Amino acid sequence: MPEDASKSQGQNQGQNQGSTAPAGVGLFFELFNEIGIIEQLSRTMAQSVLPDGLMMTHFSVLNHLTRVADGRTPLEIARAFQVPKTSMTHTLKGLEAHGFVEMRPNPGDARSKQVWLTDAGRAFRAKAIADISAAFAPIAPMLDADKAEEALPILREIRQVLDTARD
Amino acid sequence: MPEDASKSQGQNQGQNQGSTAPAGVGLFFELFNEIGIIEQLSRTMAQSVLPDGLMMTHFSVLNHLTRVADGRTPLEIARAFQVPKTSMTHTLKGLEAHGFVEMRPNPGDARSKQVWLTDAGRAFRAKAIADISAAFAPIAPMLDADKAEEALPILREIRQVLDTARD
DNA sequence: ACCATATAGTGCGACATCGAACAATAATGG
DNA sequence: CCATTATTGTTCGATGTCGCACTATATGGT
Repeated sequence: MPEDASKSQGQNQGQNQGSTAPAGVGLFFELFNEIGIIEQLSRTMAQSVLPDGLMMTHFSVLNHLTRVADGRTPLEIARAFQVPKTSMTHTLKGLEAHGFVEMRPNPGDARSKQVWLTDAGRAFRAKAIADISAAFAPIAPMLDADKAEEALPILREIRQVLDTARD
Repeated sequence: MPEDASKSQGQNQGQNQGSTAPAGVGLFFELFNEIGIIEQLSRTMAQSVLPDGLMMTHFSVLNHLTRVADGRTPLEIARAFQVPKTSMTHTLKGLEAHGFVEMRPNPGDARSKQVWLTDAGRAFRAKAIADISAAFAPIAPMLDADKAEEALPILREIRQVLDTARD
């Protein structure tokens, strides 16, 4: 859980005292704090416009299947989102219950399955994009697109490092 | 839930089609995706070295109380972390059960309380910082501190915009 | 003083998350 | 071929998150 660093951007002392911590740990503490708060706020904001019973996770999976490709396996999807496979099982069960995806056996591997979008799933995704965009519309003008563009590759790099370090 | 944008950094089409979405919505979709994954990975990594029954939230609150000041009210802490106050009630209950904080009545407002650190709480925080730092030590050299320093103020600004838009 | 409204914190219920253990199937190696 | 090990997906249980409703107290207007 992230804390509001703006309230405590003091001298930042005492974080490395008496340890062999590498330089920069405090910096990444702060960075992860900010990231955590933004994640929290953006997720809450987006979810508030999704219909009842639908999470951000559901939308994100539909979006992924649309943008990448149909027919992914549950494990592939779980890896794409960096969540445990049990969490993805749960999410997919919800999507299936809503009729937004269809689970088919995976030809070529009887252990596995494939996740296919339905027409209802595609329709829901389109509507969700519109709704979420509308929710962010009032604040989008306040956000500096150039800066966001600048931060994006940095974040990508950080993610990749964390990802590979996950073993 | 964030998806792995590295697997789908294509032409990003179809996000604004047929809507009045402002320019840049797609950009922020991507940004929030990356942020979500980083939050997920860093939280999981940090929690894995915390003792059983202790969450990242617990550590973060202790850290906040140490860095800002003792005697904050639960609501102040909830606001600092941008979480609902019910979540903070739960977290504080856990901290109190572990003997890491002490809840006292708030002189001057009988509705309110104050949260005070105990010696055990301070000791736990110190150990947690050492443990988390150690967990991140192997990957810290792979992270570019200059870039992180560059991204931090941008993220702060984004957070502030989201925060004020929350009403 | 009184009443309406706002605010602090909590109880509760619904539900998401995720680790552990498991069953089914695949892959590997002898 | 068989045995061992790895992998996919699920079930189950424990627990965190958070919206709703509620109580207690404060505050502001008349």
